[in-house]
Amino acid sequence: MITITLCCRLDQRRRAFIDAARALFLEQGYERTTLGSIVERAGGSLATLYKLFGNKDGLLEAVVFDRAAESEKLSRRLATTRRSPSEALPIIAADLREQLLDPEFLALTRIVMTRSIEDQAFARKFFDRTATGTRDDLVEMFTQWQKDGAELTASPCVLADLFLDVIVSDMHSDAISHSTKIVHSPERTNARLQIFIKGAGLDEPVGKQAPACRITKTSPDIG
Amino acid sequence: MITITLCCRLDQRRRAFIDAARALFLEQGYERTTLGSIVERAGGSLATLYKLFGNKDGLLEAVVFDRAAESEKLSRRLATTRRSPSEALPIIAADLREQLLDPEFLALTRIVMTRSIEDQAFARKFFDRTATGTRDDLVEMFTQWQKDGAELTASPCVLADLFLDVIVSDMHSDAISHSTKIVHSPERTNARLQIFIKGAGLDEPVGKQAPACRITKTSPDIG
DNA sequence: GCAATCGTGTAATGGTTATTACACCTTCGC
DNA sequence: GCGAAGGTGTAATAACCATTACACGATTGC
Repeated sequence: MITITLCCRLDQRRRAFIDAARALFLEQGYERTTLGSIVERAGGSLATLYKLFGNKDGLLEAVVFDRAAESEKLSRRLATTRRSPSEALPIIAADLREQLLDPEFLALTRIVMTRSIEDQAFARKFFDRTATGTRDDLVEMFTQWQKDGAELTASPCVLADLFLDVIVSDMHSDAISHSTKIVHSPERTNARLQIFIKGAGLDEPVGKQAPACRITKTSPDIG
Repeated sequence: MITITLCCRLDQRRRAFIDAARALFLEQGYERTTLGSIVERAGGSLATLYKLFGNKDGLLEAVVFDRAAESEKLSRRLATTRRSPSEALPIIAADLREQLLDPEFLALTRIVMTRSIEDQAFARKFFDRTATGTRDDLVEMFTQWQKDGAELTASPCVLADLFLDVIVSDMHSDAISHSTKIVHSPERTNARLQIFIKGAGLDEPVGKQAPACRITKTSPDIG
């Protein structure tokens, strides 16, 4: 936790409201959560909540983009070190899965999805700040490999999308059904990934020069 | 449309309620749709609605499983003719996409997903009646190819899941964000599919005997 | 310590909506 | 045509909840 010296009580209240709201939205969904219950959990008062966020929608926006800010950082990790595709992809896959399969992130996704019926702009903003950035970075990465001589079986764009689907699309079955059936084991992910690597033409060093990519992994838990 | 001679007015009312409710749920979502607006569109009265469905949840269940019944049929199309994997898979893919990317089906999925927060059993029932059946059929199909001599790069189970993701996971970005950004062009799907086929080891006739599968396509629009 | 600012607790407001009650109309067997 | 069962339309009930209003207590600069 990063602790910033807060200028006044109001900022602490703000944090408490956002944390409580996130927890309750996660448990009950947006529409079912009452502002009363949020105040009850966070402390403070309804008047303060309205002063800070304007209304319930404003609070949701604050909650969502508070979390999205964290996800933004993730896309910046795809940089710097040079590794071969078959080395790099599993590391990136593990990193992305850790982020994207996070229960809190899933719950927020679900809420944004629901609200998108009424407010498409809101949903687009959310996905621009999370998924789209990551995707762009991946496209760039595949493009680089291509320049380095890899003979890709499809465009970097198609490959980036498919790669994302291969590593996270089973998250959607969870997001959708709250199912606990499908096991997200590392072995299963890896099997899917190997199929992708082979299918993409990235399974062996090819062409004039060994394809490589600039990758850095800052998290200590992998590799 | 199948027209069955209805025994009394009540059954016509039932149909009208379900159709109106489906349309409104699709437009506005479940929680935002009022029973009043459903009666307004369908005709009839609130009293009849309650007699038929008990309450609002009962109506939703009727709407969802009325539609799910159609999807059930789809899984039965994977049968009978023998084709090679690289011939069969594109046909199956097109068939499944047509079903799964249907806007109505997407909207229902979105609603079920939202309600799964409160009622997991409901969501599970929905997915059992739709996705799970299809998946089982696919597993069986890959298993058959394996018996026929195909050297699969992963288990039939892993392949079935991945195949489904390859052909429909981009539907989720739509389902989630109501986005119109991603184009579901046949070319794009095909590119993804080719990667899958190559990665799965299904791109050339291998082994003792040409792998084949029993496939029938009843829809006239493809192939 | 004091007063002005800031935050709190409580309670009213107003609107929405699921659900129920009830008195009227329609249909259909006879 | 008649009457009973089946539908219909309207309006009442009751609860819930976002939002606002207001008077009281806490904090902080001085």
